[in-house]
Amino acid sequence: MNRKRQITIREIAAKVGVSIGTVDRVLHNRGRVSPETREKIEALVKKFGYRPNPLARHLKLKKEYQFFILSPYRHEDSGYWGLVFNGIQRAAEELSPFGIHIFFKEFDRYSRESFWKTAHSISLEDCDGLLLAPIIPSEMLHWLNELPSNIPYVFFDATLPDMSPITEIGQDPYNGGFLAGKLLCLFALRERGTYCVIAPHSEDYHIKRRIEGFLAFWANLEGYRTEVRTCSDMDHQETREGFLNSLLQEIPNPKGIFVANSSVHSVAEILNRDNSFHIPIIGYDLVPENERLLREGLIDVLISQRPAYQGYQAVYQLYRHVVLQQVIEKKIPIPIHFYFKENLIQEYSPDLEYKETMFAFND
Amino acid sequence: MNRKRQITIREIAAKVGVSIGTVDRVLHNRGRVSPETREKIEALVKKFGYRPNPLARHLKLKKEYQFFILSPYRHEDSGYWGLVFNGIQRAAEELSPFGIHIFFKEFDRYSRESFWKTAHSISLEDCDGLLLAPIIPSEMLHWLNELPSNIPYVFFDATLPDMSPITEIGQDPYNGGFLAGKLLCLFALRERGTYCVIAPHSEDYHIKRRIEGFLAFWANLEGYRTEVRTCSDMDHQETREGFLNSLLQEIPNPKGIFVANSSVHSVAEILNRDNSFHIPIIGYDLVPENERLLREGLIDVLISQRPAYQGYQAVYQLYRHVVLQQVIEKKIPIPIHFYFKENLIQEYSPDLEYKETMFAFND
DNA sequence: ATTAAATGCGTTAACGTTAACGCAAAATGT
DNA sequence: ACATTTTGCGTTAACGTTAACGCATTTAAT
Repeated sequence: MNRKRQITIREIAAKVGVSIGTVDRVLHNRGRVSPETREKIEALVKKFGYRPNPLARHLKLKKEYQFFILSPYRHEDSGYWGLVFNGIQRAAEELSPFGIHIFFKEFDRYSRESFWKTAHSISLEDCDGLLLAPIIPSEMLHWLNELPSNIPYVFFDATLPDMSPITEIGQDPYNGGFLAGKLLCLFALRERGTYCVIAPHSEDYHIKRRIEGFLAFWANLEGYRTEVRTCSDMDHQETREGFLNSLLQEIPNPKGIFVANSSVHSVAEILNRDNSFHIPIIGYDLVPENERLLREGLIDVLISQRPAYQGYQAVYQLYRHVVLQQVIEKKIPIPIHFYFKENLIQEYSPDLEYKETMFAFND
Repeated sequence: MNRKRQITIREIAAKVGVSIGTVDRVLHNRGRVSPETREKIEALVKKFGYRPNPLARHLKLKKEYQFFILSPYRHEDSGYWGLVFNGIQRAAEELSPFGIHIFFKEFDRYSRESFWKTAHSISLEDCDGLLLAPIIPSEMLHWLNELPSNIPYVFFDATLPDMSPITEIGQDPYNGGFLAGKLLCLFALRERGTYCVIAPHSEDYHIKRRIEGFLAFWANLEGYRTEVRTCSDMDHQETREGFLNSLLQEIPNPKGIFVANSSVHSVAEILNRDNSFHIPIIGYDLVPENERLLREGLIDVLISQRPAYQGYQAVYQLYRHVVLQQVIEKKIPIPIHFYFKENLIQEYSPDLEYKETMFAFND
C-alpha cells in the first residue's frame, strides 16, 4: 500500500558519482554533459523512476502558471458557458497556492472572425496551458496546427480527431440522445404516435450525434414515428414562433419533443405554457431559463453535461500535467446526468450556497 | 481576477522589525515571545492575511500525512464499500507527492464489537485525519466523543448531528426515495395498483428517509397503494425466498418494486428471472451484481450514490484542509444519479479503463 | 602558436518554512 | 550577593530543485 519514498536528484548524483548540477543538466537537456555520463544518469533516472519533487520545483521557480480558456461567450447557449466558467473559477481558486492563473478568452461561437480575433489575443509566450472548447472545429484545427508544439492543451465539451490533447473531457452525445428517447417514451407513457426532434440548423457534430442516438432508440420499435426539424434561429422570437407554428400544423399531435440543445426553454415556453394539454419535453443543459421551466413543470427532463464539473476537471487535469507532471488519463468521460424538477441541485453554484433542503440528512 | 501574491513570514518579520524566528514562534504558539511583540505580529498576520506556504512547509517538514478510513468491510452491502475505496485509492495516488498515506480500517457493519475492535486499532498518535462512514451512529458518536479533539475528520456516506466534521459528504436520502417513486411510476406506465418497498430490517436512518421520500411521492396520488415490507436477512437465500414468496402471496400483482438498498439484485433475480411478466424494479447502488442485472434488463433503474466520487472527495477535502489549510464547504451534496442499462459508465473504475464505446465522439 | 571558444563538471544561492541552538538580559531562588 | 532558571529574541541549517556562475581542460580558429 505504501509506495516507497521518491528518490532525489542528490541521491542519483551520488550513485553516479557526479554533482547534482550535472544531473540537473541531463534532466533539463541543458547540454554540457559527456555522452557517457549522460547515459549513466539517464539509466539511473529510469531505474529508480526519479521524478522531480513538484513542491521543491515550484518553491524554487516561483513559477506562475497562466492558463487560457478559449471558449464561447459566457452568455451564449442560454448561459451554458457561464456554468462552465463557474467550475473553472472554483478550480482556479483552489489551485491559487500553486500559482495557477486563469484568463478567460471568449468569442462569438457563430463568428469565425470573432474566433480568430480572440485566438490571436492570447499571448502564447507566457501561456502554460490551454483549455479549449473546439466548438468551431475547422478553425480550432487550423489554429492548433500553427501553434507552438510545446503548449499543452485540453479539450472540454467536445473534441477533435487526430490531435494530442492532454485529455479530452466530454459526454457521449449519441448515448445522451438515446436516453433522451428512452425517457421521453416513458414520460409519454409509451403512447404510439409521432415524436419530434427540434435542433438548431447547424453542422454541430454533437447535435448530430444526439439526434442519431435519439432516432436509434425508436428505430426498432413498432408504432412510433419520428420527425426531425431544424430551426434557423431559435433565439429570434418571430423565427421561433413561425417555426413552431408550422411544426404544429404539420404534426398536430406530437407525443413528445426532444430539443437537442439548450434552447429547450424557448420551445417549452410556447408549447406548454397556458395550454390545456402537456406535451412531454426533454432537452439539454441546466441553464437558468431551463431550470426555471423545469421547476414550473413545462419541461419534463433535462440532460446535464455537467458544465461546471467539466470546467473544474479541465483546470485540474491541466494542473496535474503541468505542475505535478503526473500521467493523465486520455479521456475523462462525463456520465449522462438527468434532472427532474425534484432533484435540482446546482453543482458548484457560483456563490457556493447549496439549497439546504436538498441535503437535510437529519430531521 | 488575479489575487495578489501571498505575503511571506520574512516580510511580516521585516515589517514588525523582528526576526523570522520570532514570527514563527508566534505562529506556532511556541512561547518565548513578549506580549507586545506577539500582538504586533498577530495584527500584521491578520491584516495581510498571512498563510504559510504549504509547499515550503511540506518541503521542510517532509511531513507524511496518515489518513485512516473507518468504514464497513469492502465486500459488505454487495461490494458497495469497495466502490468507495476505489475513489479513495485514486485520490491517494494523485496526492502521493504531498505525502498522503491512506490506511483502510474495516469493520463488520452488523457488529458493534467489530466496530470497536477496528476503531481501537487506529493509532491516533500519528493520525492526521479520519474519513468516517457513521454507519453505526451510536457507536461512532461514542467513539468520537472520546477522541482527542485535534484530529480533523470528514463524514462520508452519511452524517451525524451536532458534530464538527471538516465537511459532510452525502446524498439526500429523502429526495432519492421520492425520485425512485417517480421513476417507478413512469416505468410502470402510471398503472394504478400497489407499489412495494422492500427494505432491510434495520434502524438505518438513510433507509428510513428513503422510504419516507418514496411514500411521499405517492401520498397525493389517487388510485395508488403502497406497501412497505422489511426482510431480516436478504443475504440468506432461504430467508429471502421465504420473504418474497409471502410477499407475492399477500400482494399478488405489484405494479412496481422499490428496494431501498443495494440488495435489489437478490429481489430482481427471483422476481424477474424466467418469469412471463416483468415487474418494474428500482433500487440503489451500482454494485457489480446490480450492474449485471441492470444490463440484463431484470432491474430497470439504479440510483447511484456515486461512492467512488464520495471517497475521492473525502480524501481530497481532507487534504485541502490539513495540507493546504484551505477553507472547506461544510457540506458536499452528492447529486442523485440514475443509471439505466444504456448509460452504464462506471466512474473511477479500478483499472482506469473506461468503456470506449461510451465515449466515441467521432465516427 | 597563440587566442578564443566550447566542453564537462562542481559549487552555490536562492525559494519559504521550521525548529534546534545560542546568547544575552531579566527574573527567580538561596 | 551569587547561582540558576526563564524570557525574548536572533541565527542558522536544512528540505529538493534550479540555474547562474566559475574553473579547468579540450577543441577550434586565426
